[in-house]
Amino acid sequence: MMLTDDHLIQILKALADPNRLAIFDALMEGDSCNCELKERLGLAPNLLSHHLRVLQKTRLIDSRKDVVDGRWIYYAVDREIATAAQQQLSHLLDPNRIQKRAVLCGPEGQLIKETETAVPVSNLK
Amino acid sequence: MMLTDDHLIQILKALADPNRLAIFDALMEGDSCNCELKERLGLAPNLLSHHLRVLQKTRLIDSRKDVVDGRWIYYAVDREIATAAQQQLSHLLDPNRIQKRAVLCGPEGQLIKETETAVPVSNLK
DNA sequence: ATTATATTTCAACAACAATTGAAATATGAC
DNA sequence: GTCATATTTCAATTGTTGTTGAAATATAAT
Repeated sequence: MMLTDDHLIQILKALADPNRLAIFDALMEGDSCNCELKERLGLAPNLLSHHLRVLQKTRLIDSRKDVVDGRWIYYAVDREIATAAQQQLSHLLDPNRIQKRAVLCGPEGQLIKETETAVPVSNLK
Repeated sequence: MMLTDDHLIQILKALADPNRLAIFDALMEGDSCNCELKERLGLAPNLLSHHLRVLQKTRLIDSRKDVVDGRWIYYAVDREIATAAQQQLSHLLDPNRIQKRAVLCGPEGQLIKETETAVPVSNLK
């Protein structure tokens, strides 16, 4: 699965908040219901609701109601989206992608270009 | 190398902007000087400067002046920070960390608990 | 010194986002 | 029905941030 750039940025933004990062991490570790999160993170219920909605908009997590008592809601990480985000961020930050030398457009680059052409030429004879 | 949570959030925030994401990606691909970035991304020089500073504050990138002409500045991705960020985000989003079943604190969870204890007991005799 | 170029700083604005407290909704228990 | 509980919505406030244009700085060429 491939995320659009917009979607990836949405996900980065969602995770770039201390409370939401903690919420997401708690859900990865298996916490699930609002009351657990409330207790663990010490957030006001409406604030928790707000952050959970932001995370849900990115589809990083989804939710369902308790079958017996619909007042309880359980949250869970969406495996597919998390996997896609992991892969694309891994690629984005992959140190093997870093180019050793880049084109230098200033005079320093001009010097190097001259050196590069000069050396092989002198080696020819 | 291990990044603090604060540092990781700083990095997430820095990348959670379309312009900065594009800048960072360009630098990964080997672009380096301000003029290249300006041409490639079509950003005003002061805006480019602003975003580059945000990225530098996270230490995801660093900069140096052209040896010959100090007016030119070359930017490059910091391999160590990029690697650390890659690793920690990979872990954060690792789908293998997702717990299959979580504790359910509502009545649905109570039902399951009763079932779980009931089954082994009946197996004993 | 004067001029030109690359980059940064500054001030201002607009848009957005986190937090808070109060009210509203939804569901279930009695 | 009435009451209690879990969650959401709303309004208001506050703080942050991306963008813009103008001015300032730094460095080099003439």
